[in-house]
Amino acid sequence: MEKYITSNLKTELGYFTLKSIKKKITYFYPSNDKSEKINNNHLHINFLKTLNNYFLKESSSFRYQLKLIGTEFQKKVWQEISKIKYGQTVTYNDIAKKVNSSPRAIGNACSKNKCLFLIPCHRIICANGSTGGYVLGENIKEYLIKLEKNAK
DNA sequence: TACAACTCCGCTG
DNA sequence: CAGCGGAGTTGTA
Repeated sequence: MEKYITSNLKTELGYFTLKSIKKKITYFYPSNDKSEKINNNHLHINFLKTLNNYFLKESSSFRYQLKLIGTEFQKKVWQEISKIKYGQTVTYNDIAKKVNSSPRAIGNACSKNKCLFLIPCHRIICANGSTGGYVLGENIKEYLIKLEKNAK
């Protein structure tokens, strides 16, 4: 049985659980646990540092190996999303065209993304310019987009 | 089958 | 032309 390493991190946006297995991050999602528990693990410590830098606009991307858990379709979509550069936004429709699917299905796959920030699904917006939905709420999504746009 | 983090199209004013 | 409503679409539980 493979062993997962878990931490509970305090961030700008609340507490998040980080899970990794064999140096690969597999999960990063909001947590109900309001206590900070950082696993004494190089990857986790490093990740937290990168995360803080991200909010301070001093880091533009997360370069970590991910272990994606999901259907083939979801992985395909997530990989496509990962290509979106820092500060860029793309529409659901754009992604849909790339994987020969429909925007509705893309939104579906995005909402199941459990690696927030690592897979930048906050950079995907509606074709009409509105933000669309987000796990943490539209306001957070907008916040992130602005954060990236204002960074230099 | 019903639902979802979408989009397009046609209708009203 | 803006705003609104509804149908079409594709993948999942």
